[in-house]
Formats: sequence, structure tokens, C-alpha cells
Amino acid sequence: MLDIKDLRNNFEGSQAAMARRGGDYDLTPFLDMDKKRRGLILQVEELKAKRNAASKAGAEARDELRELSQTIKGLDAELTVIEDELDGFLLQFPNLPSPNTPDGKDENDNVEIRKHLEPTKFDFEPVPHWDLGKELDILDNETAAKITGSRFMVLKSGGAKLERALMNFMLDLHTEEHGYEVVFPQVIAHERALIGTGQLPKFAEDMFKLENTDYYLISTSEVTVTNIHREEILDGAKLPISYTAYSQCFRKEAGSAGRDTRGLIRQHQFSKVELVKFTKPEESYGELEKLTSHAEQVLKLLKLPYRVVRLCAGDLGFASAMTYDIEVWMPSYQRYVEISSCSNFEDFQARRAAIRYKDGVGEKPQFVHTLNGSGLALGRTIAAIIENYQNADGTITVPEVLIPYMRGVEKIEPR
RNA sequence: GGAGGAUUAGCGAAGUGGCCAUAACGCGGUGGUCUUGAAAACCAUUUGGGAGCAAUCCCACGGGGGUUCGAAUCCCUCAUCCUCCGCCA
Repeated sequence: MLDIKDLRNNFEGSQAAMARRGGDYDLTPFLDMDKKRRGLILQVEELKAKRNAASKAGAEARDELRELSQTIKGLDAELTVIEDELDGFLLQFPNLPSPNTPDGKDENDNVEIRKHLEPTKFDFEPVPHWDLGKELDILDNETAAKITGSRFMVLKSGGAKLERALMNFMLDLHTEEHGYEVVFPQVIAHERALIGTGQLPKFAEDMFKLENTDYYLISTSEVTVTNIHREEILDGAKLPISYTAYSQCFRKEAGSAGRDTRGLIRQHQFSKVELVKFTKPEESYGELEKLTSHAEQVLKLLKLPYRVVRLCAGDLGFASAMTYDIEVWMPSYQRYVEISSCSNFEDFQARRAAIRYKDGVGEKPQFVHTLNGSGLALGRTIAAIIENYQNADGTITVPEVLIPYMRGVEKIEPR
């Protein structure tokens, strides 16, 4: 959520920053709501002071107090209405892009920052992972469709083994080499948790809601992990706090009918290892660089070609101030495909979720900055391995670093 | 799902309609006195939000609502925890 004081003090600047996202975000109504709210507060507090003084003095003059109380009640109700209105209004607005986020309209204006390895070359015609996976009987979308519907996948045998291997490889790397604490979070979250991280109220149609409850299936473990510290005041000396988590993620993909319909690229259910950080404001951009490099390290060790792009303002996610996307080379698409998105939300989520820190007794609590990134999305990683590591004879070489996690299996072969 | 009990500061806990919320009392934390140093003892200090240039004022006793001139206290409702019963991996 945007900061009321910042908005008040730098309204023009906020409007201008908001405009960089494109879309029609008009903050103008804020000015009147804010003015009305402050006027009411002034009025109601003066009357309450009067009532408190009279009440302390004794129980005389009850008739006049009765009238005063009625007035206060009325004004309080009015104040509640305007505050709810203001909250509801501000919850609709995305974060302001950081000055580091470049101008631009859509993904075509994203800026390439760096590249690792060249796109994989083959001396035969490479096969898309959905065909090869079916051939090897490690990916089975038809059975998944029978059980549920489209955009689901049953991983079998070597495919299931890859999933388990990747999960442990990534979690071990992030905990042992990168200093993250591992957590295993719920995949069902209350709607207030989703408001905290910014999925709600705007994007309800992207998520699966559980009938007759206020619960949703999470679209990313960012939700449950970031909300670990909801409504807490953290000890400044303990920051930054870094968590990594493995979870299933659920997305309706309502707006992407017909896109990436085959294979593991776009599923209603997929798994992801997530990286989440809570930092002091002055450290957040340094920590974003680290977090991004931690996600990249997974691809480096898997020896998969990738590039890093900085998202332009028009392509930025709702809650983010700045984002790096990591894109892996996908031979079937003949282009780079997003496999991780690493963002600094600054204090946008922290304000919604009331996550603060304090340096010592008597210091004023401040909002932390929250960051997260995929480290990595497992489905797309499996797809990238199948495609980039495929051999002319229809087998898949297991990346060296995964062999111990595969209990010595070096090749995925027809069964 | 049923019955009963609970929720007050970092923790324990007192308070049953105004004299009780920067909230008694105890523990813990922090600073100090004393001491060669430490312990003990003693003294002080120790929640957050909002409005205002400021002085200062307002709000918060698990959340929300109600009764009342006035609510931690009475009523309704929701959440969470504990005990027992039922069910269950």
C-alpha cells in the first residue's frame, strides 16, 4: 500500500511515478478523502477530550453529556466510513516503480543485464519436452486431464525423481551455501494474508478460492512465507532475515487461455522453491542483487543457458518497485522463458501486512523492505533440463550436480 | 461436532461499571549506585497507532458489534488457546 504521508507531501511526484506503469491510475480522489478524514479526526478528538474531562470530574450534568456522546458517536461512524473508503481506494493501487526501473510499455522494453552460456546447439533436431517426456513416459498430461482437467501434469518415474532431486538440490544450496532458513509453509492462506502481499483485493480471479471459507490456494509461497512476520515488530539486529521454501502453487491462469498449452510451462498447479527476505530499507537493493545471484546460481550449477533482464515500468508486477527476471533458454520456444522473478517490494507489502522493525528500546518502529524471488520454478526447470540435456537417441543426460540427488542415475532412458 | 474454561505490557498476573492503563504486584530487559570484577541489594527505566508547526490531545485490555452519561468489567458475535467427549491420518 502507498504511504498516506508520502502521497500528501509529494502528490505530483507520486502521480508521475504511477503514470510510468501505464494503465489509468488516477490518485486525485485521494486528496479530498485525506482532507475530509483529517478534518473529522480533529473535530471528533476535541469532543472526546471534552467528554473525558467531564467524565473524570464526576457524574453530574448527565443530560448534556448524553447529547455530546451522541454527537461523538455520529462523527465516529462518519470517520469509519471515510477511512474504509480511503483504505479500499489505496488497496487498488500498485506500488510506485523505483527510479531504477526503466521506462517502457511491455516485455519488449525490458533491459537485458547479462547472459550466461550460449543457447544450446544440437547436431540433431531437438524435441520439445512435452513430446520427449511422453516418449519416455515421465510426463503424463492425459492421465492428469482424466483426474482433473487441462493444465495439469502427472510426473512419473524419472520425472518424479527429477522433481525430488531438484527440490532437495535447491533447498540445500540456499540453506547451506546462501544462508537461508528453510520453512515448509501451508498452501492455503486466509484472504488477509493475500491482502498483505498484494494478491488481493485486485487479483481474486487469478486464484482458486475454497468454497464457503475465506481461504485461498496460494499462487506462490511468497504469500505464506512473507506473512510469517505479519503484524510483528522485528529486532533490527536480526535483519536481514532470509527464508527459502518449497511449495505447490496454484493459479487459475484465467487470462492466458490458449497460451503455452503444452508441457510444463503454464500449469494450474506447479511447484516452486522460493526465496524471501526481510531487510532494512537501506539494505534492500543490495539484498536484491544477492537474492538474484542466488537464483542464478541454481542455473549456473545446472549449466543451463540463461539471461537476466530488468523489467520496465509497464511490465512490473503489482507490488514490485523493481524486478529482475531470470529467463532460461528453451529450445522448443527458440527463446528465453521466465524461470524466476526477483523483486524488491520496498515497504509496499510491509505496510499492508504491518511488518516492522526496531533498532532498540525507544526507537520508532519502521517498515521493513520485503523481497522475494523464485529459486527456481521446478516445472520450468524440469522442462529446461529435458530440452537442453536431450540426446539424439531420445535419452536425457542428468546434469552432473543432480546425479547424487538422483541416487547415481546419470541418464533418463525409455523404460 | 458437543461440553466447560481462558485471552490484560517481553513473561506471569491483579482489576467484576467512574477512584484502573505510560495498567498494582512478581519475573525478565536496559541504565545507574555499590564492588578490584561479578553476584546480591538499592534507585531509575521498559507498548504501539493516529492528529497537530508545536504545546498537547485522541485511540487501543484477543477482533468486531451492542447496552450506558461512562465499559477491561454487562450483553451479542467471531477468532485463538487449554481440558474432557466424539471423530480421524
